[in-house]
Order: sequence, then structure tokens, then C-alpha cells
Amino acid sequence: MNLSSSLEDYLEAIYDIKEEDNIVRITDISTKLNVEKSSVNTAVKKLKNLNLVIHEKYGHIILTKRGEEEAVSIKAKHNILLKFLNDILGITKKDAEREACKIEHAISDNTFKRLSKFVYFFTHNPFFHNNKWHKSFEKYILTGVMDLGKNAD
Amino acid sequence: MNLSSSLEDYLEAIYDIKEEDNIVRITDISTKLNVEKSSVNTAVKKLKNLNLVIHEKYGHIILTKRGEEEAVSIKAKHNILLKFLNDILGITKKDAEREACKIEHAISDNTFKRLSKFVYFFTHNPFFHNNKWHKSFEKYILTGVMDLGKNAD
DNA sequence: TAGGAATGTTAGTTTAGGCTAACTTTTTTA
DNA sequence: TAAAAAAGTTAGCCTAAACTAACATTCCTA
Repeated sequence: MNLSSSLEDYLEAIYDIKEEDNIVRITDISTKLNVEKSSVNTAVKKLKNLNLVIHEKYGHIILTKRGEEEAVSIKAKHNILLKFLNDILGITKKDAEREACKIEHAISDNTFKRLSKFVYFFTHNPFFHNNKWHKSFEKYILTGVMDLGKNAD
Repeated sequence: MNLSSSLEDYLEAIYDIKEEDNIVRITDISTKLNVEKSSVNTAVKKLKNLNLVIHEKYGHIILTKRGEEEAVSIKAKHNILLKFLNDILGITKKDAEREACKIEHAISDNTFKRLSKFVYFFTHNPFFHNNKWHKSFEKYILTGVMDLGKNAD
């Protein structure tokens, strides 16, 4: 699809607002993204031309099937990045959120797939999923000392 | 410093060209980044105004101390992302390279620090560094089967 | 239900970062 | 060393994406 970061943000915002409020207006998007209504208007027109939303003058904004698919795809990237940054790297939720918003536009579907698998594997495989590694990782970050040697084969 | 992605790319290119050829010209940057010389010219002027490069009309381009520091910082982000994407996630070198170029502009210094530690920890700690996890991870990606349970405690 | 508040639209401006075309300066080479 | 080639510069244009200001429509409430 190759949307700009900006248009991806708009699509994502529309999806989120629909989830929360059911109806989506120009003003809602404007508030959520902190941009002027006129900017939203322009962006919505572009999304309309790409058949990603339905929008009649003065009407509500509705995602098309393709628009929703796109939004879901972007949100999925966002969420897996959030998980990796927060749960695995230990970045604070707030910072992880901010970063995920930027990185989500930069990763391919393939990287998304492999990262998803990695996060799942890493958090579910009993070889890793014992919390010891995470405590050890935090200690390593603070002290530079690795102390899980006893678990190696 | 908060440079645009574009200016970061220019700085990085200048650093790389200096490494390879010692002298850096407008044309070299133009070739490396696949943009017109006039675009390079404009960008170099901006970098000059930010005191990141020294450049006299018709002369070579030299990084200032600050310019070099910036470039090194960006390259460090690039390299750790490359390592994570290629060595850990198993993305092909070519794809990992392309992705790293985009993500490098989106990660904070803190995320860089934690990711660096994570990659080092993950590839050096004997608890992880036995290659088994990676084979298992590849198998999991292809088949959905996790088979390292026997190593868990 | 009339009018003000809220919402939406349009027109025009700005900035970043590309581009081409035309020109100038420097370098190379016959 | 003069002319051609290469390199660098300038001017002007385009697009994306933001902005403000002015105007239009819709909604809500006194």
C-alpha cells in the first residue's frame, strides 16, 4: 500500500476513535493527533481518493474494508513494537508508546512477522520464560555483570 | 540535536565517504544517496548552518567535531539495528540494511542503549549463546513448534 | 424555532526536501 | 595551455503536510 507516515497516522487514529466512540468526526481526529481541522480535512480527502475511507461533505468518516485492513496492519506493528520495547527491553510504557508510533511506519511486513514470532517465542518458550533472564538483564544493564552462566549447557 | 531524517542521512553519508575515500565531495554524496547534486548542495548548506560541517564554495566537505559525533551516534544506531534484525531476527542482510536505514532515525538514545545491551547480552550470555535457541526459533517460524522445553528449569 | 456554538470546508501561506535547467568554477587531458 | 569534462552552484518549480483566516453548514438550546 505504501502510505506516508502521516496518512498511516490518520488511518490509525480513525480506527482508534471508532473503537472508542463508534463515530468519527474531523474534530475527533484533530484533537487526537493535535493538528488543525483543515489539515485533517485534506488528509481525509486523500484517504478517500485511495478508497480507504468513505466521507461525504459534513458527514462522518467510515473506514472501508481496505482502510480497516490497513489500520489493523499498522496497529499490529505498533503493538508488537510496544511489547518488544516495554516487555523485553524494559523501556517505560510512555517512552515505548512514543517510539512505537515512529518505528511502526518503518518496518516491513516481513520484519513485523519475524518480530512477532520472536516476541512470542521469547515470552512463551520455557527455555526463556522463567523471568531469570530479565532480572539478569536488568542487573547487567546497571552493573555490566552477567550471572546466568550456571544455566548454560 | 533533533535533525531531520534527511539531514541525518547526509551526515551519515559524509561520514561513510570520508572513511572510504578520505575526501568528501558533493558528487560523492549525490552518488551515494541517489539524489541530485543541487539537493546535496542545499543540504550541506543546512548542515553548515548547524555547525556540523565545514564547507567553502567549491571546496571539500569536512565534518566538525559535533558533526562527527552526530554521525557516529547515528551509525551506532544503524549498526545495532542491523545486528538485531539480521543476527537475531534472521532478516536477510539486504533487507535488514534497508530497514535499519529507516528505523535508525526513529529510536531514542535510551532505546539504543537498551537495545545494545540486549543484543550483547543475548549473543554473549552463555544461557542464550548456544545456537540452539536460534535453530529452534527458525523451526518455530516455519512450523509453529517450540521444542526447547527440555532446557527449561 | 431562531440564533449562537460547534463543526466542517476552502483558500492561501509556509517549510522541508526533492527535482530540472542553466550557469560558473575547477580539473583533466590532448 | 586551451578546451572539454567534471564538479559545484543558483534559480525556479513541485509535492506533502502542516498552518491561519474566513466562510459555510449543522446542531443544540433558550
